[in-house]
Amino acid sequence: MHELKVACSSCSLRELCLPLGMRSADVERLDTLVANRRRVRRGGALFHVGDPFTALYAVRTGFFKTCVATEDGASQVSGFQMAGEMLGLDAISHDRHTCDAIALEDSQVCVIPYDRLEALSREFVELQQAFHKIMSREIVRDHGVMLLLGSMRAEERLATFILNLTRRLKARGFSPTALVLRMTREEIGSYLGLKLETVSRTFSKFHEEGLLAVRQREVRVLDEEGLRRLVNAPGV
Amino acid sequence: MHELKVACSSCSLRELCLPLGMRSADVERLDTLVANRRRVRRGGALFHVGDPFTALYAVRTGFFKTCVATEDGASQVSGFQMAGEMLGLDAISHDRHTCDAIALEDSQVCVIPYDRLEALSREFVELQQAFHKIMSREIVRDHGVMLLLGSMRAEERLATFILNLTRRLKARGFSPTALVLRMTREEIGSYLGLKLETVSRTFSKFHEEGLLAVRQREVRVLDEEGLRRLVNAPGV
DNA sequence: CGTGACCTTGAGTAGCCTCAAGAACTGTGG
DNA sequence: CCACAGTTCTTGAGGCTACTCAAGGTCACG
Repeated sequence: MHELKVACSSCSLRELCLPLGMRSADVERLDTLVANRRRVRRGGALFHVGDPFTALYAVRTGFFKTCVATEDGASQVSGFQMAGEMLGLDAISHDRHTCDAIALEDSQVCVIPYDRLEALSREFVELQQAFHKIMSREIVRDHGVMLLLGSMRAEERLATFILNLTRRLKARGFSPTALVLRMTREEIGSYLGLKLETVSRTFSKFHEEGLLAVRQREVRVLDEEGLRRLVNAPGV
Repeated sequence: MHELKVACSSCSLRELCLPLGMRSADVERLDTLVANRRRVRRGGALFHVGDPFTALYAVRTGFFKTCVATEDGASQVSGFQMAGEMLGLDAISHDRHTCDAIALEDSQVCVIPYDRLEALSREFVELQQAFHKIMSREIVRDHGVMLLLGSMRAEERLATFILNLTRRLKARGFSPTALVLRMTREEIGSYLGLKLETVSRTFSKFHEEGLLAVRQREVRVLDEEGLRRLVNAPGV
């Protein structure tokens, strides 16, 4: 649990993260908010279901998954988070975390003590607005996943997933065509409501059709338009 | 668009709605917040996708569904809201509504102008906290739906749905065993990621097995434990 | 009493899952 | 640097769940 000092005003993620839409002068007011950073090794947990809620986390570097559990012990991936994205919003409701957050590679997060966020956002309108937008955006994102799980077929789901990843990578200045998946086929399947074999088969199909070049976890997007057509195909 | 004056402090829903967990003295401070009520006739829309966002709504009486749309024009029910539940949280993110809210019976909502909510919650800690909890609770609810859509089979989905409805009705002082569905089989199916025929068949199956008494939209829960066993059944 | 919306039920099918075997890759210790 | 164990990925065969298409029944309402 290594801790480092950090400032939002000098952070390269300020366009994406909590300072969403703030002017530089405003961003400096956030510097008192982020207490410190915390490192999480690959495979390690940032928090578990049931842990008391004290802080939100913003991914600084690395990659996470969040998992929710059913009463009968089954578990499902509810999201993948990359740099600039927020973890722990679900915990505000009951003062305890309702999912596990697991690092899929060595990662660093900014620790945002929640009582401090509450206090500062009472006197700092821009922060209040940014925070509310982030919560709301999470709700919109979840509705998108519900749409995917409720009405798409396997190919549409995987195409949507890949396009979503590339869009987020692009926003962070990475190549939107060459990606290295941080998660297993099983984790992708869990997120998309599919079995790992179906994910694997669908990757192979996309490969055959010239939409993707797939070599284990390395994926290159060869035909973005083709993927997009798949997603927007009306019905069958 | 009939408008009526209203006060949270004299509202019977204050245990469930925005005054979540506040003391009576605090609740009175909310009375300046709710501008007015609005009536929505059965089948009418409270708001549509793309409408500018100005206010949140709390259901006072009646029943709503929210629908999100895919790019190719398909539509899916993303939730059902009853008295005391909030509508419009998704719109904060982009200043526009991202779903349609349709009344499934003649309904009344309390109109909560969002700028007023922001302003008041800056000087009123209890309101700030209640509002954040409501947003967070919506995120947790969505994760539950994702779990349902991603990993449950038709019977588990419908059993979960019925148990969820009865729990919410009970919290509002209604009978938890005799319910009248406000929505069609198609709307239930859309919400649960099933076709209407599958919903109908599953209702019939529950009827045969003595779990429910189903007569069109009237449903009586005969064996709540049995439904619960279905949901918690590990795996198959 | 007729019309339209909604619900039920049946028959056949498609898509995804299960089970299974083997290949490819990763990391570890010698 | 290599051998080996464990994990992850791929692919095939067969089965089951939920879907599609279709017909008829029920109900609300004008």
